[in-house]
Amino acid sequence: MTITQLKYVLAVAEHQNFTKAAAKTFVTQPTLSMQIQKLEEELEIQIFDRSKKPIELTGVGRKIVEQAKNIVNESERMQDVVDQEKGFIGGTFKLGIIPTVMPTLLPMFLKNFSNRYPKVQLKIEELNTDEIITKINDGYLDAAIAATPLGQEKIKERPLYYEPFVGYIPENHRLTLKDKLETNDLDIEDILLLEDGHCFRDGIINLCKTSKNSNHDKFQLESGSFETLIKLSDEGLGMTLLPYLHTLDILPKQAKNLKHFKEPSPAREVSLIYSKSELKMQIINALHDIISGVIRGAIAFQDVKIISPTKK
Amino acid sequence: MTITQLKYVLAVAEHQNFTKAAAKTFVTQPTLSMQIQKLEEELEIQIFDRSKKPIELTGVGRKIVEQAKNIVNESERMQDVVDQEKGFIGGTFKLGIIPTVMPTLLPMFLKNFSNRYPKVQLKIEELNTDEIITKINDGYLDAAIAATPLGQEKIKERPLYYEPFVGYIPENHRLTLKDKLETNDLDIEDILLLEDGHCFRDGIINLCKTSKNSNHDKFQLESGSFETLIKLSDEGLGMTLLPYLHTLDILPKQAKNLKHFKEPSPAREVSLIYSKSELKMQIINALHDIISGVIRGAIAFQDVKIISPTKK
DNA sequence: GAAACTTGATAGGCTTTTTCGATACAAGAT
DNA sequence: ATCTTGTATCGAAAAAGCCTATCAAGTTTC
Repeated sequence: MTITQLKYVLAVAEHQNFTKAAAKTFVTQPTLSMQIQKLEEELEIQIFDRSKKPIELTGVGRKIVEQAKNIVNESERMQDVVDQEKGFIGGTFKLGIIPTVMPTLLPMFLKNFSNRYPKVQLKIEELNTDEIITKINDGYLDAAIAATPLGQEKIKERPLYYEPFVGYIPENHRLTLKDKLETNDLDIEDILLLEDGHCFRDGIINLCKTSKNSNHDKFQLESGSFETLIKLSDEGLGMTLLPYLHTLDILPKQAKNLKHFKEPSPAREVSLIYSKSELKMQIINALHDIISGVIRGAIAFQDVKIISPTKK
Repeated sequence: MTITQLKYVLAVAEHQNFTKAAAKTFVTQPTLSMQIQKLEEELEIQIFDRSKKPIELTGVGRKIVEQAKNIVNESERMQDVVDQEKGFIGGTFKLGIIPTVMPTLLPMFLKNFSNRYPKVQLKIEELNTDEIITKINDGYLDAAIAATPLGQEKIKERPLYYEPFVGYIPENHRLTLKDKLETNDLDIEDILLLEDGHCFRDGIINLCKTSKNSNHDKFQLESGSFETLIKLSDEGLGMTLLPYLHTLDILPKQAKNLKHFKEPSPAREVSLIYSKSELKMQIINALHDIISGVIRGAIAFQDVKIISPTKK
């Protein structure tokens, strides 16, 4: 049994297709076929069920793939050990970011990070929370930025900052005359939220639930971007809630509709999350440092509403 | 990087000698030299410091060896996965047993186990507790039987039975006339114990400490076997304590000097212990089942003084 | 202090393994 | 029936792994 063979198995298991897996692993398909057959012979057990149309894992196959992931993970960590020793920070790194954080946070740290760690090739993908959890667990992502806590067994969370919510109250709304919002003012029937799967919505729902204990079934409208949400709100369809950083580049004529919460303001925790296997920790640490740094900078420059956990 | 190379590294690290490591891994010394050089080239780092007289690991070398152990362990677990699937219980298995348990417990289960699991080649070694801990941690032993709790971070303990202590009170001893012993009767100055390193002694010391809070510095005598201990005791050098199972095959003329404790009798916990990496769990489970079984049998047949944890 | 011994590195050659390209084969889809 | 899609097989070439023999450097022995 070789590490190479295990990587081949993982590739085939992932793509459910020898030919595609071969392309991904930069070998020819016959090579894959033979090596996997050899492994199956050595273990004296079938890993794949080739009779199924898209090729499938057998029962043991699934367990073998799990174990193969462990072995390959551990073997990749060998390079980490060496890199750490040399103080070398580099290689490719896949980072997932949830949609409601991506446009505000990414511009703040990306250039900074690339300059500081030019040998790291960051590959960033916008993914929602569910996708992120899945892809961290099967090793596709090295880390991600998401709203926490997630309560995931295999995932570690390192808070980056606490971002307060700001109300967007259209004209002629029942709350228009209030100076500051309070959690108790919120009525789930009256708030426009983002579509399902966006963790931002989950955050709000919890907020409303704890304040008024209403049920989820009666949301009036859902949408995919805050711009749309604001426009719908302007149309008189209800108020909405925006994460603080999103309110910084809003149109002036809309900015007047923003209404902050009384302290303590409801907020979401945004964290850097990664698998407990702790691969590529040097890069994860580097990311955390850079992002914490720019967030602290942004806080000083803009406002004190965002709380950096490292500032406590 | 291959698993084979990592095994070579581990062998050299263990023996601090290429030639010996080569013999252990069943290859020639040049093969080892070359493969390790190849790995060092690939990682671009020195693993061994060949200038030192007995060859030594470099700083990173130690970390690399640690990681190599992880990888090799995980890779060996692949066979476990397959074996488990097939219901196959076999292979070689190294079991350590502490000296004060070996002669009484081993005969009780060994034949039984070999018959039930003929494909397992048990290699049993008598080792004291310290040696066992070390050798479980570096993977030399697959499991061991020892007095617990050990409080070891990386070791799991699964209790097999609770063995009460029985006093051996020679003639004309101050306790000769007592019918049953009590913990408070024990005086550390007056008890013959086994030599240092035997966990049995640790057990007793704790016993005495809790009962009378005496210090350790004044033991009068120490020795290596219970037979010797009994003879010394007969010579009037003090009482001694024996684990219950050892009292079953004592000479008749000495058996009259045995004195049991009042319930609850002080006892030692004897456990099957193994690394948290949980390699070869099928065999460990099999061992636990067999030993628990014979212990339950022995209890029913002989006495109720031994408590089986699985009986609770 | 020279010869013998230890012990790891190196060289050359043989064997096995891995890989590739070409091709055969099987099963659905058209 | 033919085409398409996808895996297995074959033979040759390349690569890797291992062995024997030998070298080199440091130690020990007498």
